[in-house]
Parts: sequence; C-alpha cells; structure tokens
Amino acid sequence: MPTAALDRTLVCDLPLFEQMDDLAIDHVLSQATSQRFGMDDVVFEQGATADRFFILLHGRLRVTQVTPEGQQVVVRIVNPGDLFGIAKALQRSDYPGTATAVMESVALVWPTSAWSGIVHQHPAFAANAMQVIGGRLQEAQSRILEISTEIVERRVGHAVLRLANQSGYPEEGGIRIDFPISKQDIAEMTGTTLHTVSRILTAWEEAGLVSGGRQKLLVKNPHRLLLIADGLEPALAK
Amino acid sequence: MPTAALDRTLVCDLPLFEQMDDLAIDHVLSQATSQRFGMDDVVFEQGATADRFFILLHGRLRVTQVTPEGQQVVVRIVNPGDLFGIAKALQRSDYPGTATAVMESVALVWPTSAWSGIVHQHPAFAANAMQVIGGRLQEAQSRILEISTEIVERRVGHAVLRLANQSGYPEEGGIRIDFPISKQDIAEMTGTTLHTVSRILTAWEEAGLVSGGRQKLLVKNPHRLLLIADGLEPALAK
DNA sequence: CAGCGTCCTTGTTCTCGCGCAAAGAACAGC
DNA sequence: GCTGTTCTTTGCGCGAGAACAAGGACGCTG
Repeated sequence: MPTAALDRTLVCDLPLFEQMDDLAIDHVLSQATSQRFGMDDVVFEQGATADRFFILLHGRLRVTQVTPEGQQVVVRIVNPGDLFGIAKALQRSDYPGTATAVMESVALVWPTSAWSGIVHQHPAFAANAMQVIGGRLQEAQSRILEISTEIVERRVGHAVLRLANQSGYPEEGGIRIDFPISKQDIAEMTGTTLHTVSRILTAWEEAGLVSGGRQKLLVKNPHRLLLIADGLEPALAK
Repeated sequence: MPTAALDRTLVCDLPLFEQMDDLAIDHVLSQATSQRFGMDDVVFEQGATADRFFILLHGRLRVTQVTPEGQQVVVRIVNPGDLFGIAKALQRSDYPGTATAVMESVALVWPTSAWSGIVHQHPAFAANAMQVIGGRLQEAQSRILEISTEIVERRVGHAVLRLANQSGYPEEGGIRIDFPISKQDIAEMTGTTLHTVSRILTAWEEAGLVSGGRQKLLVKNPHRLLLIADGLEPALAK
C-alpha cells in the first residue's frame, strides 16, 4: 500500500542524500513506496531472491544469519536512516541474512532493479552509498579484531557500548537501549552463549554498571564499561 | 620513480575498470604513478595519514592490524588487481592497518586527493568500486560467522581454502599457495595460535590432505578439506 | 487469576585449545 | 662448513567458557 507521494523532507537530512539537489532526491524517491512492519514481521529472508532494497525510516530491525548447522548470529541492528537489503551492492542475487522487525517499523522500499539506474544517474548517491558500505566494512573488521583477540567479557562490553551509541537514548540514570533485546541476542552478537552473557551482566549489575530486566537494558556507567571493554580495568565476571 | 606513461592495457581487464571507455581509463591512469616494493617493504603503516591509494599489479601484500595490547591479526591478503589503501572510502583519514609486501610487488599509486574527483567524474568506476567494497564486506561477514560459530580446525580449513582460491595456482599434485606464508600468519587469520595451527596441519599432512614446508603450503585434496571445513567430515586433529 | 510459554538465573561438569617450555629443522650470511 | 636466526614441532597443565541441568521470574491469554 504505497502512500500517495513521498515527501522529500523524509530523507533529505540523511547522510545518504547529502549533496544531492532536490530534483535528484525527488527522482530517487519517485521510484519508492513505503511499508509498515509490525513486531516480529520478517522483512526479507536469508536465501530469498533479493528483489527489493530499503531505507529504514522508523523502528528497528535485527539482521541475522544462520549457519547450515542451525547456529544463529546477529549480523547487525538496523537503525532509522540506515540502508539495508542492498544485496546488489554486495554482488549477490539473494539476501545473505534475515531481517526481522524488533518493534513497529516503517521503511522505504525500492525494487532492486532500480539500484543500477540510481547509482549510475546520481554519482553523489553512489559516493554516499559507498561511504555507508565502507563504514559497515570498517565495523565488520573491528568485530573480527574483537572476536579474535578479546576475551568474552570485553567483547560483550564492546557490543553493549555499540548498542548504546547506535540505538540508545539518554534517560535519567543512564542510556536506555530503546528496543527489546534479549541476552540471547547479545550472545549471538558476540559469538558466545546466553549463559555466559547472563553471568557477565549479573556481575556488571552488582557493580552498578548496568541495569537489566526482561529484554531491557540500561547502561548506567558507560565510562567504566569502556574501560573494561578496552581492557584497562580487570574483568568483573565470576 | 614514476614510469614515463602508464599503458591502459595494464588495467583494462580488471573488474574495477569494467564498462569504462578508453578515454575515462586514460584519464584515471594519468593521475597515477607506479611503484615497486621489495619483500618485507612496508607500503603503508597503521595509523599513518592516508595520503595515497593503490592497485596491486603484481606480487602479494599482507594487511595486518595490531590491537592496543600488541596482538596482531591478518586482515587480508592483497592479490594482483585488488584495490587497497582506500581509507577515503571507509570514511577515515588514516590507514586502519599495515600493508607489507610478502614478495616482490608492483602497484599503481594515486594521491588520496584524487579519489573524490575520480568517483564523481566516473560513475562506472564508482559503481565498480562499490562492488569491490561490497565483496569485501561479504567476506568480512562470513569470517565473523566462521569465527563465532566454528571450531578452530574448521576455521583453519576455510582460511586455507580461501588462500588456495584467491592466491593459489595449480601444480602437479595440488594447488600451491604461491607466496611465502607462515603458520603464524595462518594463526593470525583465524584467531588462534601458531601452535594449534601447527598441530592441525601436521594431522592433515598425515592424512595426505596438504603438504607443507617452511613457509610453503600445497593443498593436495581440496575436496576433503572442504568437507572438513564445512563440518561434513569429522575433524582430524589430535 | 490460573496456566502456559518465553526468557533469565545459577550451579556443576567437562573440554578445547591457549600458555608455557624446550628442542628440532630450514635457511642466510660469513 | 659453521653459527645464528627464524620458523616449526611437540609435550604438558590449566583455565575460560561451553554444555548440561534445573529452577525461577515475568508477561501474555483466556
């Protein structure tokens, strides 16, 4: 159910549309529709033909991958303003992961077939998209560095801080991760198990660093958490 | 020592220059010089200002990152035809890693300042570069998947197979990794230790899957190695 | 408010692979 | 050929964290 017309003001502040004139933005937008996703709705599924790409306007998504053996990992969290589902730019015809809404969300949708045209007709967009993908590569590489060199507690620290930075909003007493996230999710982001994450967060909670609840997380002391994540302060767990 | 003039035939077959007309290629090339690097020469260093970017014409490079604690990991191997040192596309002003020649190498060199101009003036180049970076993101993400879900032996298997695919050439009896690579390097590619890699390769050697030597590696049975890497056949080590 | 499903905690056991140590090969230079 | 350096092999003990196991708490539904 496409909206009648998409307004340029929806997107013109996004880094993705920087340096583009109104006419160009309108042209790109004219090929899009918008779509709503409810909690737990699947936006696209791993292995399915990548026939659409998206920009998230509102809400949050979790992108996961499963191994042939059924092990799951969380690839990333999609925040408002993020481009996602761009299999075309990754040289693939299918989606490498599954995207699920973790809260009510709204996204702009393009057919994948529009990608090439947009990239070739709007060099500024291509340059911006490259920046975005580059930033993602950056992040993927620092995750590799973390997973291969750091002990679990520090990895969890980095993951929590990243969540706070990208998806947190300030609240009295700390930074609230403003969407439902389970310990299982955090485990899948850090390559460990639910059990270990639970133990670590319990230890942190006792030290007053964070405060949790069922699918809730409040970072109370990001500074000390950063020290732990960077190995400048000894681990607390067990 | 720049060569007098760079010939278009050096690069016109690279995927990076696909769909570009001769004039455009000449224009891009006119801003480049070429440079030779001897074994163990450092092309650029982690943290240094990213004032140049490169395309490797001949040879191999190893790109590494070190953590603040001095732990090292191998980010990737650069093969002929690869673009590297493009910090600009990753939204950085410094190099995130160190590139070292592992054999005699030759690269084309551009000043980083030329990047923006090239990307904006040649949409086809921008699109190709995006593909390249996308492919790299792809690879980074599958490494994350591997590191977080697979046991060491399988990770080493994947790493060796990737080397064979990207940097191997057929020889009687198997696929030769055609540059000097140490067990330490493999350990740093898979997030493990030199010792563990040595044990695993010894076990494989006894089973006739590979055949090694000082900084040498020959993959004799890629099929069975793939089965092990994919967990379809039980691990051999110890 | 009873009942059920999901998510979370906490204890115990077990194991992979890292840390440490030391000796053995291959190569480079003199 | 000798010697030093770098790369590699191999043995042993230990510890982080996974696997297994059993409850407990929260929130939704009827």
